[in-house]
Amino acid sequence: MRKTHQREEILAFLRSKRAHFNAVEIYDAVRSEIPNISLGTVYRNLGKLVEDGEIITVETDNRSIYYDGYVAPHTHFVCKKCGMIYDFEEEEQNFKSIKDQGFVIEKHRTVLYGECANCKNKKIKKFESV
Amino acid sequence: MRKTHQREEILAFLRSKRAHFNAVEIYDAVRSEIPNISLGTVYRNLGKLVEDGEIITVETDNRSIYYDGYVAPHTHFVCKKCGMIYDFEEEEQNFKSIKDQGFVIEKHRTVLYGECANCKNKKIKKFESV
DNA sequence: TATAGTAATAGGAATTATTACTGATAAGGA
DNA sequence: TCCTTATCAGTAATAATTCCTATTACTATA
Repeated sequence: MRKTHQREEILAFLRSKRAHFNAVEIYDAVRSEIPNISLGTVYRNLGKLVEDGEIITVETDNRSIYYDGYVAPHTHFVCKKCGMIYDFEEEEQNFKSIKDQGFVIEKHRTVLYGECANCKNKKIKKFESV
Repeated sequence: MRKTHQREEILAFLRSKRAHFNAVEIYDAVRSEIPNISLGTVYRNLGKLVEDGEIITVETDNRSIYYDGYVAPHTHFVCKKCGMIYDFEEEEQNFKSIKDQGFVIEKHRTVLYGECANCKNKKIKKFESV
């Protein structure tokens, strides 16, 4: 894989932000550095960077794919009380029975919904103080 | 929400199969019952059924949204080779360390990507036969 | 340095999934 | 049965992504 100016800029942009962007947002951002870059080039390079494991995709239900420069596998937990999103590291024992059945898991997208430890503790304290 | 023939058929179809379909596949299936149903109607009703919690969506990285009439919490596995989507039951040990930290998981959205057991076995057989 | 071969590029057209619009239809209550 | 209005079929529009082609940049070799 050749090192090209275009791909370098795309990767640099994604690594500089801890957030998720779709192809058009990345296109707009990179255009400030490379004004004549084309959207096709952005798509092609995003594809290659994903293939290469330099970035990851996040699929949502709003029709466009988001790209993330933070590649360490992680799980999101969304608290329904306070709305905070937590990141969690990989756990070795997850999906054990699926792996045991011969399925090879290369990546995963996991979002957990529930009540976070903070909110749960607050609730307990409230009861204690009554 | 009015009870319409179109929406009934869509829901009946999704509940009758333990598999995942995109809007066009559902359209084709329901047309055998209602030949002049339109694709727009299928999309509109799928959206309402999701809103209502009667069905769930499965977002994958292959550009179309899949719908599932099986709403009990479960994990999806998308095979990158054959494209098939598998269902897996809950595993008790999943996300153990998150639970141990006091987080209460009420529901989750999990999609695993990789190679399914079938495709993996096919590959092995091919090598053996040479 | 010149050159050939390879691989990447820009730009735009094509494709595909989904949504929006409009006049007609039918569900459900009075 | 009649009325109201959500829903429908059919079609057009939109948006995300991929494909195509002529052109350009890089790399290795002479």
